[in-house]
Amino acid sequence: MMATKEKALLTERQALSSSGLRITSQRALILDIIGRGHEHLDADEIYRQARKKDPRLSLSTVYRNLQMLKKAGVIDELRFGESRHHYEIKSAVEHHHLVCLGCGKVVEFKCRLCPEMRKDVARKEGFDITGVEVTMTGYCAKCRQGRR
Amino acid sequence: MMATKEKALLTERQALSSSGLRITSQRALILDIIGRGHEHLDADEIYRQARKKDPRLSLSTVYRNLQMLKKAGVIDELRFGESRHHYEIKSAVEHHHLVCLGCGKVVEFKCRLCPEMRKDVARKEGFDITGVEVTMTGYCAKCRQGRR
DNA sequence: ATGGCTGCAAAAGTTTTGCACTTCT
DNA sequence: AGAAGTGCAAAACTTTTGCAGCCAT
Repeated sequence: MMATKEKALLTERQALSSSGLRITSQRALILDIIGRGHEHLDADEIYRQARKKDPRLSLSTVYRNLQMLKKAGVIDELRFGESRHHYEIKSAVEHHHLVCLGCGKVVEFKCRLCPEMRKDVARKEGFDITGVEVTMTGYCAKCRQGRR
Repeated sequence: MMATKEKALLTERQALSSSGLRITSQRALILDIIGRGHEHLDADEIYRQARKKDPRLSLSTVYRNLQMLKKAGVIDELRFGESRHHYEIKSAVEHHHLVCLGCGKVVEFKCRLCPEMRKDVARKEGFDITGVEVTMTGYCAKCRQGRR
């Protein structure tokens, strides 16, 4: 059986090849870094990690690729109330984000009630809804203790 | 009976006086502009509108006041997936935002299911949740027609 | 009077762009 | 070959900050 990470990587690469974008070493590297784990990195973090493997990589290339990969539907751009954007591989499963205000950890969660909520709003407001984004903030179990 | 707008204005001013912040003409002006309608203006729009009444007002004063009013709990800062922040008077009633991708219109809606959703996530993830933000995007009735 | 607030100018942080050169297909 | 992508440097855009003087309390 194939390991999850390999499978995920394969999917990313497939998405990349079928996106019409050329596969350059820089682009593959950037995508691999975004795909590793669920770290929700920002552009500069991706840049710094990528430079370890390719020291000649430029920050503009990172930004340009983030834009293109986003437009191609390979990655999603997230905002957690900071000034910077964060990125993740586009997931087949809709999920949302919970940010710990203590340690900055970001947890993904699935939202059982969202489909109904979406229908509710569409009907009430007469909108054709294309996206639902839920961001919760709070304190994780660990950080909660310190605040007592 | 008092008109809604006047009532709202009164509430804003009350919030301002009880916030410990001084009431300067600039601050009052900025707050009035944010409070007018439900326009969800960004800093620069607030600045431009305010300058019509007070041409000497500086952009830094706008930014500084937005920070202070936010910290004082008088206004809320919103992000609609753009680079700029938008602002609204803090409302007693929790509500969320629906942004039209066609015309940019922002509609506020109340979320019947959010309290339950919040409890769900808190229990499942072990978080103490302090904030829930839902942003939906789509096309309003008017803009939907043009896309057919 | 005095500490908070303002305007101005300069800086900081993030993201975008122009251009010449390189690489993928 | 030709289009797409890259690196570098410069610019753009939003937001923050230092400082000297001003004003609300």
